[in-house]
Amino acid sequence: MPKSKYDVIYNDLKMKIDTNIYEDGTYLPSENTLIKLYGCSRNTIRRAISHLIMEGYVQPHHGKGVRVIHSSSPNKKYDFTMSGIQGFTDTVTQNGHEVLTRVIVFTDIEVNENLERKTGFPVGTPIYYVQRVRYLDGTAKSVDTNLIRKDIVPGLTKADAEKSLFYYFSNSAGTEVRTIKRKITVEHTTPFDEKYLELEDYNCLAVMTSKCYNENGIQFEYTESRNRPDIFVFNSVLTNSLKPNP
Amino acid sequence: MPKSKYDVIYNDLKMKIDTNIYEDGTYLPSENTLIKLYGCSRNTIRRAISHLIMEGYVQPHHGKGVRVIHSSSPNKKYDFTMSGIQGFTDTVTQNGHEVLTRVIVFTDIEVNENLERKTGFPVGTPIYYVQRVRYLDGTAKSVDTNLIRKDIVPGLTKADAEKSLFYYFSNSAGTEVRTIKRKITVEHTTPFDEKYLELEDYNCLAVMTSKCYNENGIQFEYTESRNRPDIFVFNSVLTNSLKPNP
DNA sequence: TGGTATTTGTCCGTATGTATC
DNA sequence: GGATACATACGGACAAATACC
Repeated sequence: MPKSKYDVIYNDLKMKIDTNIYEDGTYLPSENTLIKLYGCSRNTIRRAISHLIMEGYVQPHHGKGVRVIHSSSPNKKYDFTMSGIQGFTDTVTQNGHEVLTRVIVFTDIEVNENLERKTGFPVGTPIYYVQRVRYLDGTAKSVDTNLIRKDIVPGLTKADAEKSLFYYFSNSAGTEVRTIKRKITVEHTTPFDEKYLELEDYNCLAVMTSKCYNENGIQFEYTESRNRPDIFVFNSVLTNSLKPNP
Repeated sequence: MPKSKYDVIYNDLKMKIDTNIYEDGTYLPSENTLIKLYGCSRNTIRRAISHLIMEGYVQPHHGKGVRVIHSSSPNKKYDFTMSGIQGFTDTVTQNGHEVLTRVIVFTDIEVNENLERKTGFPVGTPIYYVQRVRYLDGTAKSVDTNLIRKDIVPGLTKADAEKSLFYYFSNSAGTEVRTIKRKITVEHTTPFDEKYLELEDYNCLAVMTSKCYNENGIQFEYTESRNRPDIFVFNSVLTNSLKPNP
């Protein structure tokens, strides 16, 4: 039950995105247009929009507009969304843990139909195909498969992959990680997993898939991280205390 | 590297919370005090604070102040935090799925030392101890254990537990769910799990624990939800596009 | 019980900076 | 350079919840 003005506007914009009145990939009307449309101040508009930003519905582009990036593809059953803030890999080292990465595969290929379904990249897109084993404080924590759009993040080397890919994205390349969408599931182990991880008697593991979007709203990376169950932890804080501003 | 004024203030406040200069459970200095302290406008202060709100560091109380609720207890290794927005149980029905809940245990007990470690409730606190099997579209999805502080949410009945606990919290009782902290791990199955869930050949499952805080910053609920691996999905969106306000 | 001060919540207006076209 | 659009920051006004006398 929206009461406040910015909440009404927020819900209206959200509805219009969900119903494709504002289509995925297009820009919202400019703030000035929305001011006239809703008859309110600029602050109120920005507050409503910032709420959408936090939820990953839209993405602001300085000097251009606010782009809809809500790929409303509820193809999976039992699929519910939430929002978040912090990064991941960076956080690990920040918390005083040692990360070591071993690259086991580093090639470049083109996206086929199978990969298109998983990644969301169009067929034929040139990508780096990277597989890595990540050690946390000495023990193999996960086997990760990274698929990175070569046309957007060019010049990636095996040496870069041995460090942090995020570091490469933000420092070396011309891209910037703006939005990440993650999904966590539990899956059966495969012989591939067992080869690199000490899974003991676990017959399944935690799978976290990530999609990274850059400042242009373009998804340029897809990651599947298969984690040792006994090490894997994922935290999340939810709040309805306040909408954006306050 | 903080550039903008509100980001500097945000980082300073966060640091002071992390280093216990502003202690857990206390209130931050009022907005007017912070305005003088940082020499800026009220909007800028509020913007910095709203960022902390989103991350679950603090909680605003209309007419009172902004309370620190960041229980900085990094006792667990490999424990990294993120932030979020939407609820859970409500979302399921919103997405057109059928939820059925069967209560298998409904008693009230007092918190012992073992439960204190898990829940965070002090020893001796009277609680409802509820165990439920939750069916999603006909199949047993999870076995949940809910521990609810009786002194804060009194009058809970078995009939309420058969519906949504969230519904009861927000409608019947005098409490309101403001902040939820969730954690996702993967654990071995127990005979208890196998009794109620059709786990096929999975020997582990997805465990999601939740802690609910009310509008006073008091944690009044603890939940352990043990989920069928093949059904469980958890989504999260992260963004550094923008801090709170706009 | 009532009045007043304090504190947060909502909303508005304006100015300036910066990025894009 | 100029126009457009978002980003940051300031200021003021009033409402609502709370605390205290």
